[in-house]
Amino acid sequence: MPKASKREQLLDAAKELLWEVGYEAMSPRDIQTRSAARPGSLYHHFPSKLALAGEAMSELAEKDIARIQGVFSGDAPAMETVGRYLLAKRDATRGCRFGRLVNEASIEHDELRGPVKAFFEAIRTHLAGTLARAQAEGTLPTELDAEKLAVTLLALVQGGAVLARTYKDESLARQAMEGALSLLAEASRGA
Amino acid sequence: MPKASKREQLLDAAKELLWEVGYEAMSPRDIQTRSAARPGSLYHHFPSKLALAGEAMSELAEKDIARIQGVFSGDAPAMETVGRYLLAKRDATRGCRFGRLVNEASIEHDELRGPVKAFFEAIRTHLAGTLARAQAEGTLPTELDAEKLAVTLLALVQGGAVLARTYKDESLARQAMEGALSLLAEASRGA
DNA sequence: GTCTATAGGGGGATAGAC
DNA sequence: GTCTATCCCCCTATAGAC
Repeated sequence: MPKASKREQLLDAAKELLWEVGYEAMSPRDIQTRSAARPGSLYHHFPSKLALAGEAMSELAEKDIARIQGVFSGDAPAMETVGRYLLAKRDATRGCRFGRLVNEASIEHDELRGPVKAFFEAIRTHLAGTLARAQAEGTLPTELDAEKLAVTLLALVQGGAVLARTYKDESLARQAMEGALSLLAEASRGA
Repeated sequence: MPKASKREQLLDAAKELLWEVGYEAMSPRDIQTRSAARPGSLYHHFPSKLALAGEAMSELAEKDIARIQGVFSGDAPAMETVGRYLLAKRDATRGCRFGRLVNEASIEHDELRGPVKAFFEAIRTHLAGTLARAQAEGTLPTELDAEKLAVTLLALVQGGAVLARTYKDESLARQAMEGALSLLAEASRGA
């Protein structure tokens, strides 16, 4: 494995800081300190802080989308997979590393919005497909709209992160998920 | 009605800016410009930007909590009230004015966290009470945990705001709510 | 109670040597 | 490709006149 270039070190530092403090609060100086790089290096490799952050977010999204692919693959019953996704371990008291950025002013820039949307889209698609499969398996009433329900569950996970961060308490997110799962279980009795 | 004092003008400006850009991105200069006040006035009436924002948030929460009280009062069937709350008109593409602050570093300070928690608590309590009433009315299965379900719906509204802001599209929030309502309707058939 | 003036520090970025 | 040195602007806050 080749020695990490300054470029990679800068990207790694940006990824860490984006998760820890977000975009606006991450200054080029912070990035430089953490990557042991100097202003010249940052602006040699990237035209701006935004460009660096955009590339960092893009790589983070790509990696997380691949990870989530794993959660939704396999041949477990569809509703079991949905449950596994909703109850997956998350560092929820820190929020969602993608959802966190949504309220920053700079989400206006596609460099940041793009990766966030890509992340959400991947989850929504997986959920919609899995819920449709549940309907085929007879564990979810076919009167329900799988696409809409996928948006509901995606929103739920994001909202759970908001509550967990607000209360500094993971259990708020867990309660939100469990409430939804009990509702899904109840509805499935009519399938 | 007495002429607005600089103090009130400063609070009003802070309220507007907290909604438009959030806390960190709202500079004392912005507040001063919008309220036609000068640095001296701001720091005469408030010890810091944080104290001003805290008081502004506190007043905003108080007002919104009173408004929401209205949504949950009246003698409509409980599940109808829940639907009314979930589908209430929101400026969702801008996010939730309370949930928005949760990801800022300064949420660490109780001046900001307090009002946000108070807002969430008020909604959670109203939802839990209304869902319990639905169970008494026979429109929600008693096996479900009304308290947990209240957290679920609170999270859902927050998540809907995150999605709507991400996609600059209110319909994402609406889909999330409709999905949840269809699930509640389905579950209620077993009540 | 409101004003003018200003301070100290950090923000994002650039120039140019090596 | 990485470094040192530096720029200009805005951030939050303070001092003290009116």
